[in-house]
Amino acid sequence: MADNTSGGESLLFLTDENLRKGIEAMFFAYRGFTSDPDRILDGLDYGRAHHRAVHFINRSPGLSVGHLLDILGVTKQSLNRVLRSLFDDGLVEARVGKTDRRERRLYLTPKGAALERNLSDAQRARMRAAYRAAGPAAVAGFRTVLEAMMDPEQRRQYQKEGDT
Amino acid sequence: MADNTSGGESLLFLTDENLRKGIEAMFFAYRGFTSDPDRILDGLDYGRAHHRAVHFINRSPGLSVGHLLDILGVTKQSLNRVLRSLFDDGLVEARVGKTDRRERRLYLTPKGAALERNLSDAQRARMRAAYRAAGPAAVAGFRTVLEAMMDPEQRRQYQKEGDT
DNA sequence: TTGGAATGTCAACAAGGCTGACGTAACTTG
DNA sequence: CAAGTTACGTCAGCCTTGTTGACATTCCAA
Repeated sequence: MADNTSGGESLLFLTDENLRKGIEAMFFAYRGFTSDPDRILDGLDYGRAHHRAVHFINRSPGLSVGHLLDILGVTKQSLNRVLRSLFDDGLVEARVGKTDRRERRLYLTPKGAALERNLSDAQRARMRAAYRAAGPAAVAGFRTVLEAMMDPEQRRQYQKEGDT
Repeated sequence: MADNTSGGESLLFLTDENLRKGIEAMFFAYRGFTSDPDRILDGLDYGRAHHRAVHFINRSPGLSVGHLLDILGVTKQSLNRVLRSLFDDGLVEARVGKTDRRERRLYLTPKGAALERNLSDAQRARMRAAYRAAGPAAVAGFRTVLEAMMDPEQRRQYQKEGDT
């Protein structure tokens, strides 16, 4: 997008020291990013893995198990353990696919949607506070850098849903 | 820092939809962020926890175990398991503190420094590519938002070392 | 001299990754 | 229609990295 090499712009923002700061910023910020939902999950019998599953099922109701596997990048055995507990507790529901009856389409139940809202409210609150403090220009840069940091495959997953 | 509420600026960047995109961007980007070192570590007998320890020992040679515990936010038992293997393999060395002889000051050995460089080179390469693609303005925004996302305690740790 | 701080260590456990192997239903193709 | 492939589930076992609890040692400081 931005072409920093034009016009003799300084490349001082690419020093190793600056990159190290960026690396540590990712580390510390990610901790903050996950801490609020983690705290909520702690009380219940769920973990971060459940949060992720519920998040993406909420984002794309009716997505298949295979697609969710692609998004999460884990093995089916690992995901299955999580999904099973979500089924058992009535948070997620699987319906047989219409066109391909081998597929299980995943949906949140009202109870699952309530948990999802609970978790994402907490996470959004922190994100909103950070966005508000940083301002719209910083937020745009934030998104740009994060996108550039993704693997191409992950970026595709990310961009699949409507970009604002 | 930035005051987005002045001058009747639009708050459209604070919609739930935008916040959701930011949340997913963090998720996908963090995966990319850790993937290169993880691949290297995979061959060896170490994991991400070892990487973190080595990173912060390199950043602040001579830091104490207690301080490292604060930074990493894990239990001493968990850290100790990691440190022990690093000692055993001759990557990290502990010297008794000069003023307070209870403290163990941690240092990388040449071998440990070599691993650190190997890992951080990989991580920096990705970071550098992302920075370069995004440009300096985006990078500034990136850092601003991440900082605002940290817990105050984490932000203090982050800012302790010289900011560029 | 005594309490508390810094550290190490043993044991046990949990979450959430992984691999490998196997089974079944359903779609697809020759 | 038969054979192969795909989508999914499941059993078993392993690893890393986190947790708690308990206890020992060493040393600083009041």
